[in-house]
Amino acid sequence: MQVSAKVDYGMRAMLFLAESYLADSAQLVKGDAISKSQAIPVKFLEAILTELRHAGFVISQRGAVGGYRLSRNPEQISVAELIRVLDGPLAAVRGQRPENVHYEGPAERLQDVWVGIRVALRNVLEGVSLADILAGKFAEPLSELLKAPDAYISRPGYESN
Amino acid sequence: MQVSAKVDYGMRAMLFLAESYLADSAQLVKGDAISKSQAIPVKFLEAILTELRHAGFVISQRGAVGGYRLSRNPEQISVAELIRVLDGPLAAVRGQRPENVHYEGPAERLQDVWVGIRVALRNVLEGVSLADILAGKFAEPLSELLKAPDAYISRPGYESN
DNA sequence: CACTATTCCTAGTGGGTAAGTAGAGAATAG
DNA sequence: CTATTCTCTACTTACCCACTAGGAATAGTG
Repeated sequence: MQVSAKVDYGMRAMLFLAESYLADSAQLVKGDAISKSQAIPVKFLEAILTELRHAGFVISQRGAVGGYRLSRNPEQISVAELIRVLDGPLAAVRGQRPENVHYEGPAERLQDVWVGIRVALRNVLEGVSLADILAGKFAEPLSELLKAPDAYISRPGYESN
Repeated sequence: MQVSAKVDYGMRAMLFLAESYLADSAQLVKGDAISKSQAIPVKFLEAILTELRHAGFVISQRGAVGGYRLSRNPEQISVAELIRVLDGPLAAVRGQRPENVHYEGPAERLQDVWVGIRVALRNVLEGVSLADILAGKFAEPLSELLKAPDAYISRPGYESN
């Protein structure tokens, strides 16, 4: 249940592009500007943006006045889509999709737990767009979750060893 | 968002022990029996069970009539606890807890997304016990999630390349 | 047409870690 | 005292994440 550096960087880069998009949707932003502003290693960022371009979320232009920009409105790009592009499926068990794992005996229904995790993640991440994050205003699934009194507090007790 | 082999094996081993516990709570189960029945590499399983013992979920005994058993009722052991022991925090961003990450500029509220993921996972996984999985009967958060019509179906479209 | 600035592509590298193995040592029962 | 089983330490193997290097392609500028 780790968010990788790739996804973290990718999200931040896309948010940077989204902000620029809202000001001027045709504006091209240089990789170097994203890299410096968000403290992301330049060449790694390039690789990430290229992946996002292949997936159709970003448009790029080379040359002296080149740069990157979003291909569509920030409202129409969800966190779930970006994670899937950069990291693959939202939930997987030993590399397999939850619906493909099969257990014997007492573990038979364990599959339901993994499927449930996937649905839970979908519900949250498919409902949040880049525009939502920029505005800091979230809709139903996520907004309710953040009201949990201990949302921003770690569970105690397992710093063992 | 990967469930590791360690967690997968650990869950299945615990379910096997849970089933035996319901029949006779004092019964010791041999590692070899778990390994064969659930197709888990023996020595790897031993390491996992030792970790679970250190965390207090399992009791073991050596010798000719030795083996492993649960330390308490399967109803009182949640999936969340086991994942935390075997894999660490339910959600982390580049190795950090969600409440500790800090972003600048347009990414400022990205933290809320990661925090939301954690709450979502907690809601599901803290509410499911080994006994629930054995019975195949789940309570509120998970039971509702599994009713989603596409719960057992993958999202299409990102087998790219 | 140079010249410069930028992205694009291929190909790495280093380090960490997950997954699994080996074997001797220690406890327990009969 | 022997057979069985868990315990512990160490090791291996392989993969993959995070990141890097260098040049090729592209586009504007004088």
